[in-house]
Amino acid sequence: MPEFLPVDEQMDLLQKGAAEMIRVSDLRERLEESRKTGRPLRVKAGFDPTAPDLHLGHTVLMRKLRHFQQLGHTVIFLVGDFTSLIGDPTGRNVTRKPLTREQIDNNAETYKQQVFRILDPEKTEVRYNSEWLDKLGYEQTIHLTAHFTVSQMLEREEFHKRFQAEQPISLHEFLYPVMQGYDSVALEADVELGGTDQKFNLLCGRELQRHYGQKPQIVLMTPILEGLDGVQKMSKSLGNAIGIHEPPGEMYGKLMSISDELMWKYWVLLTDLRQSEVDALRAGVAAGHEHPMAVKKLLARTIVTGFYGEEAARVADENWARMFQQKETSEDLEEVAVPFAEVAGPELNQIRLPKLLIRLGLSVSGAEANRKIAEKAVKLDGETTENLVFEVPALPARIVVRLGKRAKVAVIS
RNA sequence: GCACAGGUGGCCGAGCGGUUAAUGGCAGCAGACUGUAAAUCUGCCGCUCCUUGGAGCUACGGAGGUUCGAAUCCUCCCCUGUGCACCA
Repeated sequence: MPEFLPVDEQMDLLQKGAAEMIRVSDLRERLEESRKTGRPLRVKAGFDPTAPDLHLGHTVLMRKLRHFQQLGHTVIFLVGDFTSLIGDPTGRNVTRKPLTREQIDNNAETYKQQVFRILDPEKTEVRYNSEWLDKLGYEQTIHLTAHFTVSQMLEREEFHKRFQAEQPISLHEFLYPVMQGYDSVALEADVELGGTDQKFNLLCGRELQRHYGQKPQIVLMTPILEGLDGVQKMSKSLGNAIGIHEPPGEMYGKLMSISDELMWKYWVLLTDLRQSEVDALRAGVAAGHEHPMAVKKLLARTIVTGFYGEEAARVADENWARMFQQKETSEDLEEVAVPFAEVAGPELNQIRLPKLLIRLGLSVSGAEANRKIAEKAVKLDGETTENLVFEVPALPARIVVRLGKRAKVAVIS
C-alpha cells in the first residue's frame, strides 16, 4: 500500500498558487480518505491538441499536475481529440474552427513530447476522449444535454458576452462543456485541473458526475499567467509569450523584460519556491535589502535552469549582462550567411542596408527598414548608420548588425 | 423566407462623392530616460522602386455599375446580428 504524506503537507503544496478550489474542504476530505485506503487520487486535466507550441503560461497547470504526481497521485493527461473537432469557445469571441483528424493526431503527439519535459511519463496516464465520446450515440448525447438548460449555458461568461455583443454562437459550441463534463464521468475523476477560464466547463463535470451517481470531482483552478506585457494573458497569438522551446538566451531576455510587479507572480507560478519564500524575497526588495533587478535575474536564471540546466542558464545570464548592461555584443549571436548578390548595392563592394535587414530577419519590409535607419536605430559593428548603402572592404565580410534590442551577425560572401 | 441594423488597415473605431494611405484609440517598433524593465516623453507605424526628396502600386466584405472622380451613390451576391415566421 502506497504511503502518502500527511494531509496538511499535501494541502500546503497543492494550494500554492491555486486561484480557486471547489472546494478546499472536499479536497482535504478526499486526501484523508485516500491516505486511509491507499488509493491514489485520479487527477484529470484535459488538453486541446490545438496549440502544439507550449509556452510558460501552459506550464503553470503542468507544474500543478506535477505536484500531484510528486505526492503519489495519478495524473490523467486527457487529450481532447474528440472535442477539438468542435472547437472550444473559451477565450474566444469568435467561433474556433474545427481541426481535421490528421492535424489533431499530429498535434497530440507534439503536445505529449512537450508536456513530458515537466510531467513524469511514468506516472502519467494518457487518454483520448474519443475513446468514449466516439461511441456516444445521438440518443445518449441527448440524454446528456438534457441535464443543462439554455440559460445555464448563456450564463457562461464567454457565451454571455458574445450574446450581448450580438456575436455569433454556434449551437455545437454548447456541446463542448457537456462533453468535457462527461469525460470526468468516464474517467471517474477525483480532481480536475484547469485554468480559471475553464470554470464553467469544470463545473459541468461535477454536475454530470452527480447525475451518474459519482462523487463530484474537486475542481482546482490555476491562475491565468499574464504575458510579457503584464496585462493580457500569455498567448502566442498576442505575441507576449515565452515558449518552452525558445533558446536559453531568448527565454532569459524575455523574462528580464517583465515588470517588477509581474515578477512576483512568475516566482510563485513558475518556480518551486514556496509561497513563504517568495514573500520573504519580496519583503527584502521592499525593504531595500535586495535590488529588484538582481531578484529578476535570479528568477530568469532559475526558470532557464529548469529547462536547460545550470550551465546554459549561466551563459544566458552572462550574455544578457554583456548585451544590455554593458551595451556590448553577446558572444553567441546568431550568424546568418548572406550571399552578396542578394544585398548588392549600385557600386562595387556596396551593400544595401535595407535589403540586409530584411535578409537577417530584423525587418519585415524594405519600407520599415528605411524608417528604422532614418530613426538612427541601426548599428553596424557598434556604429550608428544613417546611410542606406555601405561599403565592405572585402568579401567575405563579417558585420554585426543591430536594430534596437536585436542583433545578428551577417556573414556576407 | 421577410424586415431592419451592420461588415473600414493587427484590433477597436471615425469618415458617408473629391484637398484621403484614409481622424482617433489600443497593440507594435525605435529613440531618450532607467536598474533589464515598467511608467513617462518623442518619433514611426501598407508595399515596392530610385533615393534623403520623390515615383508607382495595393487597400475600406465580394462582383459589377453611375461619375472627370467612390470607403462614401446604385444593383446583385456573401457574411453577422436582431425581430417576425414556417404561412400561401
